[in-house]
Amino acid sequence: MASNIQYEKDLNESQYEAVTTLEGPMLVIAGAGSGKTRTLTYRVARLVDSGAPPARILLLTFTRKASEEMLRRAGVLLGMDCDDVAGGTFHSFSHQMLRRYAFKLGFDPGFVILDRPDCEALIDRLKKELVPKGVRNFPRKGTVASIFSRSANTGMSVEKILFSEYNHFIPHKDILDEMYNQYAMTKSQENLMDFDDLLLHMRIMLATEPEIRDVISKKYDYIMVDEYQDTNLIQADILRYLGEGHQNVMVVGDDCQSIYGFRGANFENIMRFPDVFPGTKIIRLEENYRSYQPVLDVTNKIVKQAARKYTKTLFTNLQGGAAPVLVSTRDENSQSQFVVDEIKRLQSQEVPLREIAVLFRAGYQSFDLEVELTRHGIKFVKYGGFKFMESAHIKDALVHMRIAAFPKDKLSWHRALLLLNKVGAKTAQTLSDKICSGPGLAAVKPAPSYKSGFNALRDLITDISRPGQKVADIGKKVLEYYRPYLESNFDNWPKRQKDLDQLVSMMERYGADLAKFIHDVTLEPPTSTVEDVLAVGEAPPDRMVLSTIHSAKGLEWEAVFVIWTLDGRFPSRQAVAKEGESLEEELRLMYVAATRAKKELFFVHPTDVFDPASMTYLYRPSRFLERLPRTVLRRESY
DNA sequence: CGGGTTAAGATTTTT
DNA sequence: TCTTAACCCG
Repeated sequence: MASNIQYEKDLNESQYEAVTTLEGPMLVIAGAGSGKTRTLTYRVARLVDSGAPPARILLLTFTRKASEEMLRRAGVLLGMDCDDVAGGTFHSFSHQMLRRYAFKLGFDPGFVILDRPDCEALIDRLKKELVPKGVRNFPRKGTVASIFSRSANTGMSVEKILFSEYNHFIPHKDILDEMYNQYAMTKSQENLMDFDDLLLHMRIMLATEPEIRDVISKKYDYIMVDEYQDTNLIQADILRYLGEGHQNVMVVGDDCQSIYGFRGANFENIMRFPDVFPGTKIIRLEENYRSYQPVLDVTNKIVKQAARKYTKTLFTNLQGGAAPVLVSTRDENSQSQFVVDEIKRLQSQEVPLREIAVLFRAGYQSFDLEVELTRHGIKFVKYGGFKFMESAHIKDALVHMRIAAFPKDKLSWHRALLLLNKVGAKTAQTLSDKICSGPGLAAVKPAPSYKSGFNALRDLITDISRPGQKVADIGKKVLEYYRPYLESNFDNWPKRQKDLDQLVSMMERYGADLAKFIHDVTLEPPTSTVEDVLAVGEAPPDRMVLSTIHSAKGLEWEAVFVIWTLDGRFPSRQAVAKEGESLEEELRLMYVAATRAKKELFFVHPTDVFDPASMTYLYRPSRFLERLPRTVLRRESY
């Protein structure tokens, strides 16, 4: 061993076994707070320590941030940097491989990636062509996109998806079927891939091109996958092909924490892993290092209510601490008041703000609280929900840059043209068709009504398309061009202008690599707004966290508030109606939320909430909490 | 055909 | 409450 890391001393017995088993397939079932990240980090270090070249290790995680963090820590352990370790998400990894090899499948290597709004724009276009006038209650574009994505990720036909989850849209089955075909066709004609295609085409490439499969799978000697319970069947297949030769595949996950079913994640993947990789060694991490016993008592009881039997029972050596509380408040605002009061109490007990978090089911559920926190001068950051990159002004600016990088990107042209005065959907369609096929931009003769606008756009594109320019300089030019539109179309344009300035500052580190900037920003978009991005790199500011439960995965805080634990909201009305697996997933979500807490845990819910959909008042606490004994979960009203 | 106005409708979660 | 679909006028 080159380093002097004390593996045996730093790790418990199971962790040590996982870290030191380097060859062969391995499944690590890691309970919440059981040192999963630590185990992965030490294993990377161990591999490097035992002579494996970092570049031959592949670490697949749920977000790029997660893999960077692990590699950073492994680097600290080893006293050398591990930047050469290949890492990222399944999507970004597939993307890289497709860029390099997809020409073998007949793709132009300059394919463009569609994010969600792009997909919806394309669907909107098809809708206009395919849905006859007078058809009523056709699903909106966002819903159509969800149906298509679900079909792609689960391998089920659109028809099947409709029958199982969208009964009310069955009358539109034929149109949707046709639309799905056209959607796929358009993507291949226009050289586009959506997020799902990155995985699907990667799988096809590995399945049908033995030479490429060979090249890719021989690049890596060791593969590690984090959050395996949240992978889908396509990702499982990809992994199978990658590990085919050496079988040195380690996956880590927790079946109790599978919360991405809506995205096609199949938590049975984790159970099936030993079948796919025969001879799998299974290791369980059950000692919790995060939470005090009273917190674990509640979380264990929550998960026990699942129809499915999970085998783990977490235990801890951290004794002391008080039982968690279920608090009912009068209405939403008094819920916020309660949280504010408690935060002030915690602050007076010297708990730093950064050790406090408020978690919720959906992004909008924190709006009222955000107002109250601001009023009381309590600083916070918010994760999840809002998507910086998908807001209109950011997309508007980006499409111009996309055109500079991919001159034949019809969808981007379409959007850029729509911004011009006197150009609507129809004109934009005709123009973008013309620009992206045959004769090209030079051949377009704009009509007098929009001539000046068109010429300005053309000049901008010509200017920013000249090679060798810095990405940030291109950004500045686009912003200058976009400014008049921004001011006349958005009341809150100064705020949006700040976002755009922020976007430009993100461009600084890309030099002249425009394509890289565009891919990064679509595949791994920054998750929040201005303040949060600014905070990166500075000394970590003392701020509390507001987060959706999904975005809180893997994190932990001293004190955690879970708000809106109101039956009908959490679990949501829709999940209650569907029952079965979707209700189970809600339960697991509650489990994930609760296991984020180290010491203090509050479940808060308003009462007297009118639900327009069911025309009833909601007042009962979440069914996942209501039946828990008062000895483990205290009750309070505020 | 573009663009503005009004009516209706819909509500998770994310790569 | 905010977004999207439908409608109508120039």
